[in-house]
Amino acid sequence: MPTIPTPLADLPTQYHHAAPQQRWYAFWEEQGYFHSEPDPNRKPYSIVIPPPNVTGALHLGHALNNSLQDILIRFKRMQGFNALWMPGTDHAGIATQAVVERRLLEEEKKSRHDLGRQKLVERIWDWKNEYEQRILSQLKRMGCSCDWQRTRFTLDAVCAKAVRRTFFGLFKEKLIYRGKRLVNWDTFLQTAVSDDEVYHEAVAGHFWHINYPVIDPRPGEPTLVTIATTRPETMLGDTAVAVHPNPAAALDKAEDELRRKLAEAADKDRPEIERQLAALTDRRATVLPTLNRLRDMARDGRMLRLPLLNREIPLVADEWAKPEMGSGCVKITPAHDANDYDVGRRQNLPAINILNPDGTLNANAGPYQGLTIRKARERVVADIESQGLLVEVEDREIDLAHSDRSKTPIEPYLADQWFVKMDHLAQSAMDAVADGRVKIFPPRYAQGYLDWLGEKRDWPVSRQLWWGHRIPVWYAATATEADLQAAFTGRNDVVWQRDEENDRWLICAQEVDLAEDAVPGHKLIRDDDVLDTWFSSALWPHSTLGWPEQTRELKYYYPTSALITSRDIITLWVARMVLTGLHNVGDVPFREVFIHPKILDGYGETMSKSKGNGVDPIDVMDKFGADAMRFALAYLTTETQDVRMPVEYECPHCGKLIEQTKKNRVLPRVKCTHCGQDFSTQWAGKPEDTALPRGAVVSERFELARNFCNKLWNAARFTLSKLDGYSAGPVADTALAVEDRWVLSRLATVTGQVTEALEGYRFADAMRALYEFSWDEFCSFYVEMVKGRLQDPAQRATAQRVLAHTLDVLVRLLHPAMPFLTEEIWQLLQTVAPARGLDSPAAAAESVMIAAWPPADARRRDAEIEARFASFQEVLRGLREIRARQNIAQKTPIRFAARSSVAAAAALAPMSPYFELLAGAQAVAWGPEAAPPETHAHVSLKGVELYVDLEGLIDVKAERARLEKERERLGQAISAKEKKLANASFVERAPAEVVAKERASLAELAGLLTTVEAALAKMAG
RNA sequence: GGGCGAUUAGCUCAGUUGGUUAGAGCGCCACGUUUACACCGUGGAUGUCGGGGGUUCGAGUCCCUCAUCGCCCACCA
Repeated sequence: MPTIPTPLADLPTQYHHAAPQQRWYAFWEEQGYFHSEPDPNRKPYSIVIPPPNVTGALHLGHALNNSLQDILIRFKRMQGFNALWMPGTDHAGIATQAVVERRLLEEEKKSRHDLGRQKLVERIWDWKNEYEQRILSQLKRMGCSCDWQRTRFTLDAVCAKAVRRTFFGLFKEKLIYRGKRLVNWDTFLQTAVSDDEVYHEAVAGHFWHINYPVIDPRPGEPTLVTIATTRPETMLGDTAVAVHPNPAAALDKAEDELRRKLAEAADKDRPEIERQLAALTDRRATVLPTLNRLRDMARDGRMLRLPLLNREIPLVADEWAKPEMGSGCVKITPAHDANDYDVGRRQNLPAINILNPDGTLNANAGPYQGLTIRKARERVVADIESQGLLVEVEDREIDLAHSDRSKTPIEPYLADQWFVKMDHLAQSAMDAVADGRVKIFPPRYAQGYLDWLGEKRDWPVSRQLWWGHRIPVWYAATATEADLQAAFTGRNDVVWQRDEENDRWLICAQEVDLAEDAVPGHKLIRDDDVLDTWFSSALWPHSTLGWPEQTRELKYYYPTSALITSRDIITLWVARMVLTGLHNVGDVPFREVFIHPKILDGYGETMSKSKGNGVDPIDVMDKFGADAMRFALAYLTTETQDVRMPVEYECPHCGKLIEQTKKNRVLPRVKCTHCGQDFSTQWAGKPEDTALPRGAVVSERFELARNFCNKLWNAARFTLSKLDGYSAGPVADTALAVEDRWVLSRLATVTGQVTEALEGYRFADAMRALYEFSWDEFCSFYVEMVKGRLQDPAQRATAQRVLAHTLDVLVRLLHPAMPFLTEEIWQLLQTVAPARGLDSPAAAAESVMIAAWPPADARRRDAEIEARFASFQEVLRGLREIRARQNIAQKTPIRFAARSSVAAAAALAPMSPYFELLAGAQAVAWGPEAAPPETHAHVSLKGVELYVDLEGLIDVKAERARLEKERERLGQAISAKEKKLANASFVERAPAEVVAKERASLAELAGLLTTVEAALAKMAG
């Protein structure tokens, strides 16, 4: 047990977060509180962490994600569940390799090929070790109660076994296959990337119109066919030119579409549409006859001569050619364009690949072989022009696909890839959400999940990378099936399939790698590729629990209870976990999915490394503390709003804040606008920059939570200081003072609210309830009111017990969100009040982390006392308001009369001592007969007319100003209500009680106006 | 092009099933060191609830529409 500061009297007036954070995290770990073992006698609650990528350190988005998970885990643990939070990291294949390769290039001017596969992978492991360490320590700093003994990595032996088993199973069932597909090729990283790793960016480009000659044109036929392209170099791979099979009909259709748009269009859009319509009409005269001729020629099987390479290519009729676009004819390059690829399949055209993996042109490009795409484009255009075949060049903005990882343009590229057949797998995952076995919160996110899976597009899983799970397939080019049968006889861990296209066998091994000579007399060659990173992530919920072994963990914790993640990976990750879970384990991976908001910067943009607007949670925790960060993030987690977080640099020299702008957020060093000195940022890389002191990135949005921590700290400090001579003992209901009954009632209500909110993933609601109760009720009222009784020997013991108990419960409610502060308070409380409770006090748990979650004690709920307090608080506010507007000093006692119903007076009169305690105000009269003092200030409250005696105190001017304002306000309210009540339809149609309420309200307002006017008249007189 | 979400005080955001005079924190103004807390206390000012239309006795809340912003999906020779 760590030592805590003594004596209590020396506790600082401000909460210092650093020491408790260190002290208690170590304590929890030593006590083994984070560790969970299967226990059939207890109910499990489990969460697997979305494994952070080892590409870099965590940012605020991760902090949010993990804060929420820790809140749930701690909450459930306190509720008595056997809670497991499974931690780990993701190898993040392409992302990590790209980072390491980029650094290699920058620092050593080497490519991965200079290093070789093994060396590069070693480098990446080094990187991984460094960043995994950093990530895990960030999580620990945050207070995450992960079961570190179970930490996994998607590339470790346990996960690898699951990957191999899954691949083997899918291969055996023929759900995984090898095929030629047009993929998004990253020529820089030399790998295929998935659609999800591609982004589009508009770049300036051109639209070239080029003539292809017709071979042996007949009289009257066009001798040239014009095509238009944004990528002239790809003509080297053309295998046809297409024209629409029915150009006239296609034009009609296009025109109908335009007219429909015109009818719906806003005025400002009309001219453009009308212009397009005119152009279309024009086309019927100019282009249509030609297109019709070309269509006929296509049907005749006529050929064109592909310029530059002089290859004969057919003219084909295909609907892909849009008569309303370009020249109406389109070149077809099946190997380098997704649409052309489809046309090629429909028209039985060959696909000619003209690219090498590195983006240079290959032998199929003839004289252009060896050129880069860019160079080839220039040469092709120049050559076309010199042959007189270039018709026109237009400037055009092109939406070009880029690789997310290398930021270089993507080339559509025909390559052999491995695919997972999604048909049944996708359907099973759709069913699981549709029938509620997996519930998604908020529910609207289910739609995107279902839509995406509904397309059932096969999943390309191979990546031409070195960092990842290598595909467990060996090629046998020379062996016969008989050879394989002979070699693998009696083994059920090896299966094979025929690859007809390449004339070889594909051999998949379940667990053990195959040796080169595993088939005697033949050489086996292993597939070079690795699997898509999401392949291993998809197995995460069951692979981390030991699948394929039927471990105790798998049986006990699976399906896990909840998955907490952000919306951008619902399809990439969540959907795939569901389908692999169902396929491998036979059950869903988790019962509930909570999708949390995204953290945006001050410009409303998502935080990302590439934009430079990421915030390191360590900066935030250094400045505000882990508890404040966690509480703030949870407080901001509402159901629909993303979290907008304007950030500032904190100058390490002068401590002032400098707004982070789009400009300065990517700089390695920034000059302070206040003191003029430079400081470094997260982008600092060069020695001269890193030598500078670092400017932390912070946001004032954490101040609310930091202040809240401090408020709680001081409430605890106060409580501790008043617990001298505390003794535990049962407190009878009859011994409770009004404020005790009130605070216990409120506490019970809030406990219920917080519990319900957390169960429903309504984090912001839970945090708000706690914030408001702690600050506005516990601190502002209960603590203030109990002060008197703590001085009174007769009442002190009870007051202490209730106070200690209330703090105890509050601290437990706050613990999931603020683990460190609550533990610090808990342990301090242990030193003076080790046994707590009202009905049957008992020794408190040795740590708040393992204390029981408080029950929402219905017996303590007391509507009468809560109503009385509401009224009391209102009168108090009235008294303070009069004090403020009359400029009466705090220490000057005042006297007041309160005119109200007998019932209201009966409720309020017993509160008299508290008016003296909290407002320095003495009540002189209560009830219907209470008379206003001769000179007074007045305020009207709900059901109470409050008169403060101003004998010798009055500030006439202030009072008159205030009364005049009040008169105006009342006048407006009254006339609005009179109008409403004069409205016959309101009186007839609205429910009688609503009308009655309005009438009563009007009467009351009229009464108030009379009083105000009387007071004014008196003053005038 | 299809879908989802947002638009409420200077800023960042709450606002239950439609029902008196729309809230919080920060910031702002005034007062205050009242014995836990100035990271505090007390009081105050600040709103065409994005625009327009509709349903309703009654709309921040429901419907339609427009605008702006963000995100997802598809497509762009």
